[in-house]
Amino acid sequence: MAREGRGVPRREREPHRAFRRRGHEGFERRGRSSRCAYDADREAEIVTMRLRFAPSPTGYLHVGGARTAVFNWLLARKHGGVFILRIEDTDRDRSNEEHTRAILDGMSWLGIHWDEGPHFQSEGVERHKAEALRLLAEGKAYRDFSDAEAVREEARVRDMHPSRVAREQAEALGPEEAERRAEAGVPFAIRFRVPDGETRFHDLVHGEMRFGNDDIDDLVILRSDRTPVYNLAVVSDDANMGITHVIRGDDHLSNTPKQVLLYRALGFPEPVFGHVPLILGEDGKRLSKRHGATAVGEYADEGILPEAMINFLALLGWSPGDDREFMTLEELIDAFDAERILKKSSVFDTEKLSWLNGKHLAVKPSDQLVDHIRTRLRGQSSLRQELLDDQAWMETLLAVIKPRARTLDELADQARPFLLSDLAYEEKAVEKYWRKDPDAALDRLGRVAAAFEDADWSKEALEERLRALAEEMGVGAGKLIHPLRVALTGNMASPGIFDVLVILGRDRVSERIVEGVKRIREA
RNA sequence: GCCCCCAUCGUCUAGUGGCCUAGGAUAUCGCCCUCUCACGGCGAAGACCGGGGUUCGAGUCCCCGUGGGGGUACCA
Repeated sequence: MAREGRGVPRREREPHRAFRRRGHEGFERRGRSSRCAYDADREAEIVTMRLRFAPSPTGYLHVGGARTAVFNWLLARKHGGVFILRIEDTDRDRSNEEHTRAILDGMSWLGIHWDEGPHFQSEGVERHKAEALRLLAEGKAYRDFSDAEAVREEARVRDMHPSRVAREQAEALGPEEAERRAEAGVPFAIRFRVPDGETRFHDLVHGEMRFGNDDIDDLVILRSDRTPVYNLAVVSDDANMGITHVIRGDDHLSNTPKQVLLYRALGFPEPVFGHVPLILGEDGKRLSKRHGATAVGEYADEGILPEAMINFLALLGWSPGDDREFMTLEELIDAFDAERILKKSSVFDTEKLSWLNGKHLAVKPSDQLVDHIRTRLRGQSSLRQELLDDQAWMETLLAVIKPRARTLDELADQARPFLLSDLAYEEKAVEKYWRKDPDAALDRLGRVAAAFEDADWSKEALEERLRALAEEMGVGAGKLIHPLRVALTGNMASPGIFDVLVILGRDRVSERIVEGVKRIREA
């Protein structure tokens, strides 16, 4: 059974069929009434695409969920649809306000704005319950008085589905007896009676899907404590919200036939389904905490830009079809196409995320980066805080260090030497450029300082002076630059030395050279 | 166990029967640029899971196997 999903050529999938479906209530109609009856009818069939992201509040927004959200959102933006956020909070133990807050924060950080919601699954329990009761009244579901444990055991012994054992027992009981027990207050669960035959549905990414109903359990839709079960709740909520496209993780694929059956039994129009592959860790296993950071918030903390995260997430299981990888939001929205979503799960590669982030960082205007760096460096006592407030200076600094950083964290790290009130010297640098030949270092530092004395403090003028000095001394410019770099930054590596000079300014340069000279003498 | 999904360089991917001697990106390595580190440029290495079919021709279609993932709850 269900072999059909395989090998259905992509072109034959009909992804956007749901643009022309009728029957959803409460939809925005794109057309308005027209004098031409024929056209009006046709217009009325075209409904707005309505998508939702429905995470359960587990404490944070993980990257897999975020990717699903990105796909939904991109699709909504592309087609002028509505993107809805719904929190699946019916599992009381795992849900609380704080967890919900974390999801909302993650979404906000990404910049994925929802058009409706957040709605909460728990808001619909009365409706869910009513729908379960309705199915019972219509004979499409039955009361199950059995003991779950005992049923499972018998099913194991007789090698059959537990739910079929439950069904057997319910049938043996008979409707009158069931009614009598219910009246008497004996607790029961309500199970949906799966009809014979097979269940088919269309999936945006997998194509035509078929499941033999023999393999589908009579699922409980209302627990004996009168609370609804997930599979009923989603169907009820999605139908109630007029969802046209259910784009969600692959892990729901096997549950979908149950839901389809529920849609039909309840008389609700079916949405188009699209099951996107899961994201795996570097070892090919399902992404989990032991793979390191799995929450988008952790990447935010490390200094990943939201636009880079969206770009990266969009490229996991999808590609525009050409060689583009670095893409802006607009480009993503324009290029996104559900038909090109892959079936294969992909590995979350943080290296590539960093690279992409570097690209986004490089094109990000420096003035937009200043605040990020300020918040990262603010309050550090070793840093001259007043420099952080000098907007123009900060922008110059960031423009220079930006191309050599991949994350905001790195950017902040590279900014530190320029803000330090007392420079920290890297041991390796001191050893290599000062200690090896202290006399030469002293001499060179002294001459450089003298050459800069009355120089015009511009990149060009300083470079001219330094190179002229090197020429005069008959040494390579590097011989002067390296010890100078250690004196100015304390490090082996830094931006181009003339940029460093300009950023530091005449006074701090001479201060640092004096300090350097002092240190070399002391050593 | 049963049901379902998936399978191209380490990783992300292009590929819809001949354009594939399998393309791009990342990571790795080398060279260039150069005051260092990055950036950038150039180059190297690196893949169609295995076996059967179908076809004049298969990475592409079919079957089997293997591997990975998911589901199978009175979890979501």
